[in-house]
Amino acid sequence: MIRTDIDFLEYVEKINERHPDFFQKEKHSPKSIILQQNKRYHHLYIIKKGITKCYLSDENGKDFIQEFLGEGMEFGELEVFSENLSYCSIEAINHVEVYKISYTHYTKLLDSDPIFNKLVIRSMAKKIGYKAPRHSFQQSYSIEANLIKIKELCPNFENIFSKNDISNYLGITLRSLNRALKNIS
Amino acid sequence: MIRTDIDFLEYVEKINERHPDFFQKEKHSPKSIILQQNKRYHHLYIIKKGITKCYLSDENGKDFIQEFLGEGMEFGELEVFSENLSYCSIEAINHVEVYKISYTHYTKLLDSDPIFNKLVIRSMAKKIGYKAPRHSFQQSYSIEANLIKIKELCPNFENIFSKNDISNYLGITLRSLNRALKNIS
DNA sequence: TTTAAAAAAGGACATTTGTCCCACCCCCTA
DNA sequence: TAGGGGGTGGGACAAATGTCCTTTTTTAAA
Repeated sequence: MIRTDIDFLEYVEKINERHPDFFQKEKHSPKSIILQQNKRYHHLYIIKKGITKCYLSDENGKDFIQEFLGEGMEFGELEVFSENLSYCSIEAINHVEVYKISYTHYTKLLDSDPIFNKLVIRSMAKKIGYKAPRHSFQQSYSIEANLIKIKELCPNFENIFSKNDISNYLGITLRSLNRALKNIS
Repeated sequence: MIRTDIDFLEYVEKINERHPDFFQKEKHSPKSIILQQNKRYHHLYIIKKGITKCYLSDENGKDFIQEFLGEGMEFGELEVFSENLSYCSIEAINHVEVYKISYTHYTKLLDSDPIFNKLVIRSMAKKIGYKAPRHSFQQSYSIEANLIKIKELCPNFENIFSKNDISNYLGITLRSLNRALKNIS
């Protein structure tokens, strides 16, 4: 449930040693918003440390959490190719360190570094392949079954995430989450 | 709601003229299964013509339709990078023509043809960027609102898709779909 | 230390959605 | 021509989930 991509992170750090001008390190404190939905950016991020939530807000103020991103996950990269505004918001859950890179440098790397290129494609393939089974499971099975699965993937999830985040992740109300938690305990 | 990628298709056809050995043309009749979940393949497809449904089946036999794929959409490409079994099944809805290409040729193109590489990345970015808002909307809004949206995107959807496909696309039962259809008419 | 705000927990009721039926129609085939 | 299967449509009831509200605890700020 917390996505990571260590291979990618390691390669980014390797590049960072050769080209210290490509990446800037940044630190973000818990609850700070690193990237905001519907804004235009000229850079993207790779997570070095910490956990973030990636979510969409609709006009009613409801949040839909897509995924939790951990080490080695990139975000803000989709907009490099589509020239759209940011699809979603990214918020730090705990203390987060990121590598920031401009679109220019990023595309330069994509074009000139075959290993980087392959790692980016692989990371995108993983993002696509991960979502479908999750949403399928979420729609087909009970809330209880989903919670049990989360517990397997992340035994102490209740200490890491707020109840609100978990209900937004599952696309249910807080009330329903509480009921389900009682049923499985 | 029916995804397409014309730029990609056009470029594939351009390559096909130069390298007629890379792609094989295939025809599939309605309801035939082109790619089956949990099987291992050594090739992937790009749709030249027609509409397919991309769906996951769970152990209870319930289908979850991820998206409907039209011209220029590729499928089976994720497994090139992850070495996994097929994530989902692809079934022809009407008469479908596809380009089939082996993993070997595909990776060769990715490595040697920068335009092809860029188009593949772009197509993946679109797949990622498309799913999140859809699932977000689906979870936050009523079935009626979802149907109205589908109607906007595809006015004669009732003639193209079976009721069953639409309910599986929305992750609801046929019964609920019928109720909602009555409410919005 | 005090106070306000956020998070957590759950009762009571309303609404939505699912489950289980049955019925009808159309097409195909034995 | 009879019968089966798939698609469609909907009634009746059950179950799941949401809405609204209140209370308590925790956290953060003044």
